[in-house]
Amino acid sequence: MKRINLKTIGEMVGVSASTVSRVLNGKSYVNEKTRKKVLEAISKTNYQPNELAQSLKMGSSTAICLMIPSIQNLIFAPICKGLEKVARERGYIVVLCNTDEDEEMEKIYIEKMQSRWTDGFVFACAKANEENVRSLQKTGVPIVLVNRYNEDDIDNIDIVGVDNFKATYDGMKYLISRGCKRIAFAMGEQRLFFYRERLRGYKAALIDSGMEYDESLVMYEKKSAEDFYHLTQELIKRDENIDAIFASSDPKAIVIMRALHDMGIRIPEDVSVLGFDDVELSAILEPPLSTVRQPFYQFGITAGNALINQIEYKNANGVLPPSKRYILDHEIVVRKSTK
Amino acid sequence: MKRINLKTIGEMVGVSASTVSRVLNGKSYVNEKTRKKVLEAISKTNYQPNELAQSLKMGSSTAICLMIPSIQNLIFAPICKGLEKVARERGYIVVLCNTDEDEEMEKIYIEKMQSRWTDGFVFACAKANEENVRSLQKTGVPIVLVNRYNEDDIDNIDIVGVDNFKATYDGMKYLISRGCKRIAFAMGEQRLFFYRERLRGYKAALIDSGMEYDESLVMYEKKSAEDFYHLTQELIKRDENIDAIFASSDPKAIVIMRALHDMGIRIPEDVSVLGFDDVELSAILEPPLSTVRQPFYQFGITAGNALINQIEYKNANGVLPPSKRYILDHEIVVRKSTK
DNA sequence: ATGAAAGCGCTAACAG
DNA sequence: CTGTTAGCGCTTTCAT
Repeated sequence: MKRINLKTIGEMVGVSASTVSRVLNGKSYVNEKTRKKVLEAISKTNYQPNELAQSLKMGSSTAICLMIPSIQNLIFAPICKGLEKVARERGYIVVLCNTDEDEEMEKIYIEKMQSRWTDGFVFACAKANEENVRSLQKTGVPIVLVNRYNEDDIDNIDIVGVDNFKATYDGMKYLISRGCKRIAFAMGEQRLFFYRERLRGYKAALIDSGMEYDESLVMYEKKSAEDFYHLTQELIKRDENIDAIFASSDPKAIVIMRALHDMGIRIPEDVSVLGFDDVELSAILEPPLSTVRQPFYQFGITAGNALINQIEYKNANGVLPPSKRYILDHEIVVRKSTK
Repeated sequence: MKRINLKTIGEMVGVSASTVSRVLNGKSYVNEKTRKKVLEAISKTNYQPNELAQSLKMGSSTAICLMIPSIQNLIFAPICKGLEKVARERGYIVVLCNTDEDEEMEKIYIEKMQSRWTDGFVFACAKANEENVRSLQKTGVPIVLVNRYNEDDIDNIDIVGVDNFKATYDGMKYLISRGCKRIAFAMGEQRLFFYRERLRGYKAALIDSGMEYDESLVMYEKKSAEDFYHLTQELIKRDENIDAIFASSDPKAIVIMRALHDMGIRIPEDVSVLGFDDVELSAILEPPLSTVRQPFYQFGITAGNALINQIEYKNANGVLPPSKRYILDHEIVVRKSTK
């Protein structure tokens, strides 16, 4: 089966390949008559330009890369969906790379994608380790960091997320407004900046409300969210005045609810549980989980637009635009797990 | 920043680009000394061949496309993860395309991917409509269908899934063995072959067990899984002898459990609920859902290998290999929602 | 064992 | 307004 290309089309109409190219990308005037004939031939043959050849010629592939720990992680699916939507609308495809929190794999993937002239990268870094991003950044390729980023990134690279400090602060204020007096906190991995911010928000809200910060009320994750099963039960046995637990992520909240349930403790009558994320399944838990919502789908949309804006700016001006930060609004979603 | 390519490397060592190419893909003998020098230059410069150029030359892109309704659908995340794993291991990248159950978008995506010389496609067809696949198939590109396929595909195209008839049959046998006498069935969209198969399995098991098939016990989805909230409540009010509901998918089971819960009906004491899928969240429901498990991650692995096998066979022989079917084992996962 | 040259399909500078 | 030409980076004959 002979492949059909610019030249084929040209021959059908009796013009050169360049003329056909010209009508296709319309940057140059072409005689209206030949233009019509060319268009006709194109639609008759169902011709589609070869994007590989275009990419090679233009030095850019109209492909972007989404580099995340795992698509099975519930927060990344909507991010991916949003990213893919704007990519599609703006003419890009998205290549999905799961790193499994392995920096080495991340590095290998980066190199692979570079050798395909990938136009830009959206990252949620493996192990929150940004070495790979740092060296990639030196090559001048557009990058945006989503959800996972550090303090030092904020002025150097595009980031998208919520204000984790403020969001947690607001969550605490809500709990306090509902009469909670002794609020525990389930803390996530310290290496993740956003968790440190959330802990900071927890403390600040306590102090601003004239309550004291009690170190013994914060539970620390050791290996996985499952840790909170025992941590919660031990905490509750040790301190029976606890009337609320604020989990720094929804998966933790789920484990905590199970731990409470298995002890015969009622939610929210005895203890309120507040989550953070609002992943897809939060609403279908029993009871439905109240949580601080992050707009993940919107993260994806925003990251995609930010990235493609960078790409187009770079194509036009030869250099990257100044970095921007995109802090989206969080929202307290009140369901049934809090009083 | 000057780009570094075969010629650059060649100049460093004093050989031509073709020689460098030869050492890289090792299909031809190169003098051991020059070979060493070339390898040295390559590692010193960290040179990576341009895959775009390779693709253009070779007529194949080492990229495969995953075309699914939505990555947010819990069954597709593990499929995607598995596919991506084998793709990576075998040297391919995966481009993710969400069709949103829109055949038109699917078609546009297919054309876009074809213009990039995508080496193969794995499909879960939008609206289970296989027209697009059919015409794509005519181009001779490798395709595998995962989860969603029709009877007519089975001998014409690679498919991966479970034996839906048998899986449902086994689920019913399990329910019956636990003493359930009056088992309702929550049926999914009829246009999906696998749902029709599941309904068939439901009937067959009933009859083989000497129980009668009562049309009034099967609930049909109208618009979404949410329909089953009312359907379940109406059914239970109408027929109080129902002691089990077999949902043809986990999302339906979740809605059904909520409907039951809200009526004050105990699970599994009053009514057992059995799901189908075993999506990630089934285990964390309250009570944890018993379900017929489909090995989705394994679907992804299998589909990836099947597709790449096709691609490699085609590269070697110029034609597609005969189609295969991959029917993986299901498993009854007993948790707490059944007696 | 290696270099020269052609060509994958496209775009853009240069002529005319 | 349009054709010719060169070149993106690579692989692969065809010579030598």
